[in-house]
Amino acid sequence: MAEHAQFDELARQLSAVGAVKRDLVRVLPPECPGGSAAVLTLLGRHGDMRMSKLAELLAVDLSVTSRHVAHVAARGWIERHPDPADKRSRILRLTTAGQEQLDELSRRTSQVLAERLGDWTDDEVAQLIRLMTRLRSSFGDCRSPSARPSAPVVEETTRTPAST
Amino acid sequence: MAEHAQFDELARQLSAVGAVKRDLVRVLPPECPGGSAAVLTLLGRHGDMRMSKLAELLAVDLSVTSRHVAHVAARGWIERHPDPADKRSRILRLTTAGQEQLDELSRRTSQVLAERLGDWTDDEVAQLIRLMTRLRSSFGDCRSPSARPSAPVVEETTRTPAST
DNA sequence: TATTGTTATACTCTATAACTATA
DNA sequence: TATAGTTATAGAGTATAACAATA
Repeated sequence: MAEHAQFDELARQLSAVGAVKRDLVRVLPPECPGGSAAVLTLLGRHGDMRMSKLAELLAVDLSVTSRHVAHVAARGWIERHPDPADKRSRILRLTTAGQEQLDELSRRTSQVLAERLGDWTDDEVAQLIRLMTRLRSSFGDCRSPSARPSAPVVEETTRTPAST
Repeated sequence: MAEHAQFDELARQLSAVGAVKRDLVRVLPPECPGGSAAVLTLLGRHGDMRMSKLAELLAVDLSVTSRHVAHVAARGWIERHPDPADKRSRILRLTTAGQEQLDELSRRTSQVLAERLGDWTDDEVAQLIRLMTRLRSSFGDCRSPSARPSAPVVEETTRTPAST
């Protein structure tokens, strides 16, 4: 049962890594909280996309995505164009100002990481990135619609809206 | 400048790993949100300790720690004993019920991780744990009181309380 | 009828500041 | 005066549910 202790430890690390993320978020420009930064980053990396696609990449609910997108759109960092193929959809596109904001984000977070990880080798950073990517993939795969078995493992739904 | 892209990617992974953490928190027992689970885990692992020590291990403010501790204490999972050496302090101790709750937490999170990480080797999990531990250490070291230089790197203090 | 997206509501986590009590 | 801890308040992130528009 050595694996059990390993999983306990991994759970602990996952719980604690939030502090690192907070340190990174703290250096973001004003008016640009973490949620906005994530939207800009993903749009810059993957190009124009619909809300639903962005929500999937963010791994949060569409309603959450909608709020983050409204925030960055209100500041002129992205534009929401109608989708000619589906009038319900909106195509998101980074503006020039958004690209500049994204560059600034990148500068700041990279600087912080460069300072903190000064004694890390390129290979170590690459390895951490690889393992975190795989971790997300191992979890994300279970969230696809096809991956829902007929009977859940535990039968508690926990969906009751706080019956206090 | 290959490192720059690497840091960008690491920042992205850090931002996105929250989804994994949320998946893990979702399976926790009722009445035991993530903050409570972290308190129980650290008390179980490191033994009795003071509030300030726990806050340091949690890497959150003492005020946040106080709230989490109040939550678990109200449910009988820990006890707060007066410190004979310093009447301002409180010594936290896991109760029997708290230990049982902790065992249940461990069971549930380990089960989820075992399912999701079924195709991971022990070595891969160990490596991820090692790198995450080092990441936290690389960031945490800068937070010690001695690590504050006379002049900060950038002169923006960002401490102004939102001058909107 | 199902899907895309928005909005209202509620909950968790966090930090800052003011406060009490000890040191 | 400084430190340990509590509480009040505010801000960010998220999920669920109800809704509008379109497929």
